[in-house]
Amino acid sequence: MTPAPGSPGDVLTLISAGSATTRSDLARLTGLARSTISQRVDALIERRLVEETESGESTGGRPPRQLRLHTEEHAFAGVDLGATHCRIVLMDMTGVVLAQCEDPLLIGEGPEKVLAHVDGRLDRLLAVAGRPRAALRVIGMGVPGPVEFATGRPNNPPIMPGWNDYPIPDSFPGVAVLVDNDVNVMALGEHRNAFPTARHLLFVKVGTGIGCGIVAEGRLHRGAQGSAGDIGHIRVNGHEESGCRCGNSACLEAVAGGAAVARRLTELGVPAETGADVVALVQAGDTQALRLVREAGRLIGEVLAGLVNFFNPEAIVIGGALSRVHEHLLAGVRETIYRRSLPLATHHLSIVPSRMGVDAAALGAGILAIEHYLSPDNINKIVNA
Amino acid sequence: MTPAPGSPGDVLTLISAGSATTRSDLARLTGLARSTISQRVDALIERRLVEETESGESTGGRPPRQLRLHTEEHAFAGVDLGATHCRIVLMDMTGVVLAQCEDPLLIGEGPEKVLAHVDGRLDRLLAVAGRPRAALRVIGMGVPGPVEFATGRPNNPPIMPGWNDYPIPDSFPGVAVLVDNDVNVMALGEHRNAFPTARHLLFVKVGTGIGCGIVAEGRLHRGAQGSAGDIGHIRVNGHEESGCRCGNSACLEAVAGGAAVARRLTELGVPAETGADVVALVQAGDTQALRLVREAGRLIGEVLAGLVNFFNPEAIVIGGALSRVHEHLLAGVRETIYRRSLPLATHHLSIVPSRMGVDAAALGAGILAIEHYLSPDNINKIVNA
DNA sequence: ATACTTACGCCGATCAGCGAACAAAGTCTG
DNA sequence: CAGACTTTGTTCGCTGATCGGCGTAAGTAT
Repeated sequence: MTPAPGSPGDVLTLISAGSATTRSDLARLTGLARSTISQRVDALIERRLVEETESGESTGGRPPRQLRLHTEEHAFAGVDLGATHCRIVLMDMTGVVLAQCEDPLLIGEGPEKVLAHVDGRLDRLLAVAGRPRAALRVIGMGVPGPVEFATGRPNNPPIMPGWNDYPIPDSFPGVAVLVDNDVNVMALGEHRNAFPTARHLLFVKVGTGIGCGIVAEGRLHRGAQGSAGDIGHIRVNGHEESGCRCGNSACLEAVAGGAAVARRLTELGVPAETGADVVALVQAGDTQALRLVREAGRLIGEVLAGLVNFFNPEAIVIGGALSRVHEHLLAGVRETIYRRSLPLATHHLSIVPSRMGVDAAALGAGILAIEHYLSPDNINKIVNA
Repeated sequence: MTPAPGSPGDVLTLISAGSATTRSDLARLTGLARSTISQRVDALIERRLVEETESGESTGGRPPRQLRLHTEEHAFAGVDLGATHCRIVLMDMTGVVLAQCEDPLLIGEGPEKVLAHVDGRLDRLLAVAGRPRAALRVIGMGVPGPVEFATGRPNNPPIMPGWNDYPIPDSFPGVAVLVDNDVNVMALGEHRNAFPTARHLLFVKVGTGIGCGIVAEGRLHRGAQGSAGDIGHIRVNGHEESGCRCGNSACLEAVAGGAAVARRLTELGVPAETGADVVALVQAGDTQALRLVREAGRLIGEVLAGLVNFFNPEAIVIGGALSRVHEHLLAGVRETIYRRSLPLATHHLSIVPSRMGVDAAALGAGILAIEHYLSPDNINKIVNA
């Protein structure tokens, strides 16, 4: 059932969102009596979820005691597992990064090895941050493939051999583990950081492949099988000659993904293998690379133009490796979207590069973890326990 | 704020959904004490929202008194305004149709005339159903264009001259009026009738134009500007020669809409003007028409294949005028979707024709009205008043 | 008939939340 | 600088909603 309004969870939500910093604020916002609020806040303080800081500015009367999240005794991890890397951030309850790390790590080594590595790194990060292992409340994890979110099991992931149906949360006993597609957590992070008030947002990751995270009504849309946002295999005009690893041809990913752009560059006599190579060439001023990136942007924009008509988002954020040369990519994207989408849908549409850089997925995964822990339902459970 | 669990509104929701038919059921489902449930039910009965019927079957003890919605004193209207017609259904609180009507009506006559017509028809339908005007609680209305749902004002509708920004609800003082795009209300109706348990559903209307209603998490997704679902102007492969009224070319609507198919038939020497003509030709066994409808299905399927990857729905329902020959249309749609979408997304996907026929929009609009009235928030307001 | 089961109303006990009164801690003013 | 004023926060008795036990109603099984 939905939590009652004014429950401890609601009160904490207001504090964590920054909507209220004092008991008086809370009383005003919730409509509850000041005495009731005091009770609620006391309970939250007793559970070490909230703390009082030195008094704030007086507005003519007694200065209010400021409230804020009690960050010391809680920690949250955001884990970004890529095909060849592992990034982890350790956060406090407010989303501040306490420690982070990054290693090369082949996801193809299989879940046992990879998750053991993660577990070791978590211990190290906790030590660096000076928190006991017990302080780690929730782990959020982004993986490069579809996941059944409710159970944390990868669902026939194409580039994660050995991971199919593997129950990832079981490898971290005693901690809640939320596993999601990497693009989804990036979308979440970008929404919370850059467009917290937008109701509907798309995050497009342009790396080796192309994927999309969907935020609808402020929450992640994962679809019926958790495969929503898989736009890399949408067909684009022309390009029937480009075969895709999925078996079809003319897939967006096969013509505009980092690997595809690299291959085309190679064909033109400019050797490149990966999206990173392409980025390097563009940054070095290679005009062929620049042209192809912009052309990739146009192709991506063509697909996005359709999705803008369909989904009518407020913002589109472009991230991923290729977005490091986002000026050129975005130019192509914008050009096509504004040409092919309906004016009503594009009028108030922001199309912007990602703000979060390479740590986007890890940060988003951490936010996923924190939001789970601070959700009113969970807080009420903790307080009533 | 969210209503408290076990509130009168929650109780009524359980009764109206058929989850509970007795006080004992309610106590079990809500977890509230039997005495509390009795109070709640009494309040609902007093407000004429619920009634008791003759006792039900005993299961070994005293037979429970059955509860059901008190239908006599409430009525709801679903209005379907099309380009050239007006259909209205009058419903009771459970969605049973009490009376209905259908007239030719040109929406281009402007809001005053059209809405006055609707108002007159409502009086007549209420008379037929033997209910006073005061029994009419909410009017749901579907119109052929984008609407700002919160205010009930059409938003630059292309085929509703004179309606832009017109405050439709003001024309029905004393009654709540909910105005939405016609495709949205059709999607809602189809979801509630045919796929009530599906979380995500797409409804595609193939008429003169092509539009799509989106149900996400069981609720309508309207997008940031209320223009979500406008898939008629998504680009399809080839067909650059087909200009569209929107100014672009190769729009789905311009190659696979009813008007487009009719035009192509005419070019082939088979005279046809509208989608209805096309339907008649197919039903008469014209092979050219049949081929073109199937081809239109393939083109629509191509766009839907991309949307299936993106949105990952559980069901796609095809409706609209052309769906009267749905065998042929659906064949083309299915063919393309299964070829171009990802297996994970299509594995549990149902692609089916609309069940609701020509009254789909009116019925959906009525359901929109009823659900608004029976929403926990609204019921709590009524009971506490 | 009698025991048993289930349904439901009544009523005292309980508890969450309210608001008035009070205490605390500052600013403003003569 | 003292006292009035303002705002914050706590204490505590009050109220009203909810609970759960008991009695009664209304059936079935033996």
